Amino acid sequence: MSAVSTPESRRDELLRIAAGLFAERGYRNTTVRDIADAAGILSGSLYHHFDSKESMVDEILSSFQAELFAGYDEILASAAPAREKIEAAVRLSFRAIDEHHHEVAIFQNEADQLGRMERFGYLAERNEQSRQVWMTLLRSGVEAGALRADLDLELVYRFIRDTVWVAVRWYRPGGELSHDQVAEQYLAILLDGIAA
Amino acid sequence: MSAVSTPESRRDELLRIAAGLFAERGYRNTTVRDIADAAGILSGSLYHHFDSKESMVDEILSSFQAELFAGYDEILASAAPAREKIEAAVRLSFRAIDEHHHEVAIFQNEADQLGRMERFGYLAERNEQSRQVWMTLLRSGVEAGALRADLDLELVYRFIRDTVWVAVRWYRPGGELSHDQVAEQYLAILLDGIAA
DNA sequence: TCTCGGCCCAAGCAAGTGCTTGGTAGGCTA
DNA sequence: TAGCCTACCAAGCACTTGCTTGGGCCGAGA
Repeated sequence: MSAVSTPESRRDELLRIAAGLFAERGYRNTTVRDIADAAGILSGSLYHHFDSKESMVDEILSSFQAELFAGYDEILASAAPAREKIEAAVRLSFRAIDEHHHEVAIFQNEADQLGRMERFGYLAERNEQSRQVWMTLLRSGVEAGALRADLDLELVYRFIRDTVWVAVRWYRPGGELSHDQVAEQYLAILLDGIAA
Repeated sequence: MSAVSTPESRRDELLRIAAGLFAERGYRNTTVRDIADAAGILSGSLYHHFDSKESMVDEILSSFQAELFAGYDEILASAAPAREKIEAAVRLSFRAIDEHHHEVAIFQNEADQLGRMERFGYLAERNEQSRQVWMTLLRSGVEAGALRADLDLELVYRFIRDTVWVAVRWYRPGGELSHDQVAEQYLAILLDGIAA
């Protein structure tokens, strides 16, 4: 995402290290000393770069969300038929899991807790925004005759959202399956079911 | 589950209170003082009933798992056709989310962290056991011609597991939808897909 | 009436937590 | 070469955490 010409600043490097730890052992379960150790400095030195541990997650999550929703907006604005848009949205999510594994994991595991703080109110807003995006896609799918009309779309949305994002728990970038292969299999199940 | 005649002991009551807090705000994020406050006693008094905070979750999770897997065993042992067994397993899971909401939530949110401790090694074992159950069900489904043969069953298992259990995040016992209604909708999607 | 076990309180300890403070070393620039 | 900037260290503060210790109250059985 960052241009090739801009080298990673020390600050960015620390954020990346923090994101890895937050994703692996949880936000609250990661101490500022852990982060400093992993970076090879003392914990106090972190406060030269950041206000607080809280502002680290904040930066990690908010910048990721911004990029993700830019992707959704592109899909919504495209001229593709409803079914293709839904497929694109699913593929986008699995690609995000591949390219921003730490960020997705942190969001999945900590959004509920963090969301209760005023500072992280945007997490709930993004959540609602995602719901709007998907409900729009699903409704146009039904109207276009591409989707069954006998389902509770709210539940369909929840099932899609859950299955897609929770895959971050087992999907490993660089593993056997590419994110595109996973997306194809999931779309096969989601669209046509597993029954013969 | 407990017989009607046996009144809830103080110990059981404390476990129930602890489970509610663990489920709501997470195991590590719940202090022994929180639990004691909710029970109307002082934190030290908890140690009259339990060895440690750790042994509280242990008891909560292990007893729930025992009951759940007894349910799976019944399904496996039944004489029903493959497709009906799969449907029964899905329904069993949603019923567990309804009847043991706290326990399922704790397992979903903390299994990864807790599983790293030797004491909670059984969580990983139960996880593998669940995989065996489902893979058995899915394979007999394919053999019986009830399920499509062109899917990666390992992925199908993961998708089912994820979607079913993660529903604990939004499903609320006593809410608009019953666990059976949710199970029916999910089975409709899973088996026949959302495409028209 | 006495005692004894179930249940709880009052007080506190040791380890760990996020964060602050005053300071240093080295490089860049005017 | 003086002044400033980036990046860090060393030490520690105020608070929270799980858990311990020693004792007190009270109802049931002897």
